Amino acid sequence: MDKNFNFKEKEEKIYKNWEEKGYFKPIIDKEKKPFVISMPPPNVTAKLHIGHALDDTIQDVLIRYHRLLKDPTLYVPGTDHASIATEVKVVEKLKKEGKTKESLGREKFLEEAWKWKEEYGGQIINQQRKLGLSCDWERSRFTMDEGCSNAVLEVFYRLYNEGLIYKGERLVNWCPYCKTPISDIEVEYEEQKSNLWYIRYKLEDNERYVVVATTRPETMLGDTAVAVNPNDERYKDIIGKRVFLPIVNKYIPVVADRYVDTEFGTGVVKITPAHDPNDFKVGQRHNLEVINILNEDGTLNEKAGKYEKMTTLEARQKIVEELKQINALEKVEPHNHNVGSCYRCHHTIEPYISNQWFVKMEELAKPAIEAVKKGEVKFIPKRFEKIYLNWMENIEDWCISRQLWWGHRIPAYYCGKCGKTIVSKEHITTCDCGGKLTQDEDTLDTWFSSALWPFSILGFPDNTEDYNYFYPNSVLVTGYDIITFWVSKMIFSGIHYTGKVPFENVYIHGLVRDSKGRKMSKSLGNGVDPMEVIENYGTDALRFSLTQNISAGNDMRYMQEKLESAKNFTNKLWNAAKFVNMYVSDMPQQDVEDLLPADKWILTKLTNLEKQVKENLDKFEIGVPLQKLYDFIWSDFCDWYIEIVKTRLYDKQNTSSYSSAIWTLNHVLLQVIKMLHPYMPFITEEIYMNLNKSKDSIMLEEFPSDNYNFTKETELIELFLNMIRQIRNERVNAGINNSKKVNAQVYIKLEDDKKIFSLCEDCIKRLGYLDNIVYLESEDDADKNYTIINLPKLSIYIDLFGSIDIEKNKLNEERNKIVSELNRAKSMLANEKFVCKAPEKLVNAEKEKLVKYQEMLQDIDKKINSLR
RNA sequence: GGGCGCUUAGCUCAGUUGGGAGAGCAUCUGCCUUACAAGCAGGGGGUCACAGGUUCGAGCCCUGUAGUGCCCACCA
Repeated sequence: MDKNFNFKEKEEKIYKNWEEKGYFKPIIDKEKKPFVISMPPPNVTAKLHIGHALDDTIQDVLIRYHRLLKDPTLYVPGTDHASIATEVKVVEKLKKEGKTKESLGREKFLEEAWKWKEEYGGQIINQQRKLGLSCDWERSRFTMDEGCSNAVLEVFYRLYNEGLIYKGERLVNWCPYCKTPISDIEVEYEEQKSNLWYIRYKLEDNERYVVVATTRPETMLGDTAVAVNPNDERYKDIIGKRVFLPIVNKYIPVVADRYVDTEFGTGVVKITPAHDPNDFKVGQRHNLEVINILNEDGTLNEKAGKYEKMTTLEARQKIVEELKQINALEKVEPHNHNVGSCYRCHHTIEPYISNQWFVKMEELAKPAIEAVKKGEVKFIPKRFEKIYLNWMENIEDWCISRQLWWGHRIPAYYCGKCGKTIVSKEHITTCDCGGKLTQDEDTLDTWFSSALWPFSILGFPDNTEDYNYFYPNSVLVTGYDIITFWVSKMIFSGIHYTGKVPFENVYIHGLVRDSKGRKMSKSLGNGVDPMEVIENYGTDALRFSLTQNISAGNDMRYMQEKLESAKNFTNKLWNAAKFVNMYVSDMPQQDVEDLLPADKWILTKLTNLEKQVKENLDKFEIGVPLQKLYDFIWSDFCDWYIEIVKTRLYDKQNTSSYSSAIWTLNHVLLQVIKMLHPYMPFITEEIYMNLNKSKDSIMLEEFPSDNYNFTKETELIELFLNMIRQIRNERVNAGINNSKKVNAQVYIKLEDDKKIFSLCEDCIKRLGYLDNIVYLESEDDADKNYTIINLPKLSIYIDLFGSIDIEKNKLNEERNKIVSELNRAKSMLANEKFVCKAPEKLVNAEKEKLVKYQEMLQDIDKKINSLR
């Protein structure tokens, strides 16, 4: 084997081999339940970031694990057309070339967008391969490919005929820059310093006036009422009367509505139905006129009279000035309020009245709520159910039309002659009445197609084999930031269109933050490119650092040190494999009964580990099993087992001891790399191939399920390890150089233990750096200058060359520890409640400790006395 | 305003049915011992945010407080 694992050279080769051999494709077995994950499709516009790497790695760990369990396993990759994000990018690109979207026209623009998609989509797929993802590339999908587009048409058609899609005038979040509405969740709020302007509105019938407070004086041009709370004593008498709207110079009614908060401002609110969501609702309740004063680009329109063509901010200044002049401005107070901006372009969002397509949500949401409450879809961790339910229970109709070109064009056609609206799955040009049809110019919200992802990629709406066999998915893996955007939409879509939940589990992971805990963002420039990491540390190290000790739902920090640690681990594993490989050429058959205690010990620990790792992974715990594997490999296997068996390996004459060591080394390593394979696919494959030159791939192996349970030997070896630790401890305490050997005398109480001790005498010598070992007949024969190490069954006296004197303080420290332990045991046993109520096992353990510590105290006293 | 997290060693974080506080990194000491110095052996370092409660027993369960972060709502 090579000196180090050359990941740069090997990873690509290994991946290519897997792909060529078709190992990523599912092995379909109709008798078995498949394990299926649909990869959340990344946007075609972007490069993969570290968050994708985390998301995908978790998925691949689960996929590879289930493949080892021999489940029919399918991992479907794909990309999302990301309508608004992509369109913005393409428009920017055109702008650089001095062109605009409009100058190109729809068709040419879409050609540009497809070119963009081909270029970036290809990049992403290569990056996913570098991550080692074991997806079935032949089933790879794109949200705008033919199949997914058919699914979109089908669903739109069905919903329309069910009366669940309608077109109507509604207030939407309008981005004046993108010139399209965006959904509520796509609006980002941030607090801005502003003012509260108090404006006087005169009552019609006398000289009294009411004062309204507003943060947006310019919207008064669209006011169609003022509102007060019906229970507000101050204003009861003016309800139903009219007030004079300054500047606009007209009368508007005073209405009573519970929405008005009597505590805030003056208790009187101006109502602008066209430019405020709450006002819109008030307007609907009171049948108020809706006056839109804005153009699509956010400037004021002709309804604003002399303020036409100004931006809202310019108009605001002018209007405030004018109000001052006509003495209608009572006062101005500083006031902070939240302003919404577009999540894409960060321009301020305007509530804007427009004619859009909507999905009626109430009926769709109900079963989606039920499914989660009944546990048909389980969130991991469970607390995210609340976020989902809260969102679903307060859901508003979903605006699905976007004034964009890149995306699924709405399949609605309008007849120029009879005015009919026809929704059709086929592209049609002529109406029944003979009139010419024109298709709706708008496209659908990106999420409309990604909501169908778990089944559209499997062939829905056609009754394909894939769809019948692989749907629903087993688990969806995604971040908590996307639950309301996407997860919720897939759940109600799946239930409504397929009659089944789209996936049984939703695994929610946290976000990857930078080393200071900040969110990664372009503006901060603190993003991490996973490809760069792979270049420097290798894919396995990246995957390891992303999954080690993570817990579901919690954020994690990206830190260089984690990668260093991961790299060290790969090196450790590689070297252990290299060591095993030196002896593996003559791999023997092995009778379990011939194994030595140390072999049985590590095999028992291995069995234990296998059970735990399986248990964890079955519960979708990703971080814990990796940590356990790390500990086992580094501490148990490398630090102890390999060290213990070295003496046996150097003594080839003793064939039984030699061959059982080799067999065990080989077996344990093999089982361990199988378990580690889902996390670190490349290095485990390379080790596997070195270990089994005749075999094909670790991917064809089965998840290990040993059943070794040698309790007695395990206890014995633990005892042995303790002894070595104590010997080492004594040496260090005495300040003895590690490589320097010292003499030892051993007294063993029990005959059986003598045999065992002599069996591993060489090993004890080697690990404890002991030279001569002299066996004593009686404890009293021990040389008084020797240090005593006490263990339950044997005492060891080590000659530390008179260093005992130096150790006087150390002994006293030790004595104190023993005394405190003794006291603790005593007080536990003196506690009646404990003795009566605690499990017998624990009480007995305390009793044993009491005896043990009493003995230890005597011994240490003896030792201390001998120093005097 | 409502909801949800987090607070454990100097730093980053585990701690899964309540049963003697853990890892990595950092630090200190001694070692280039024939798989590995990207390593080995050993050490120091913690009132598990605080205050109550339940329990024989609480980092873990309950109540409250403080700090901190996120999500939802948006009072004009």
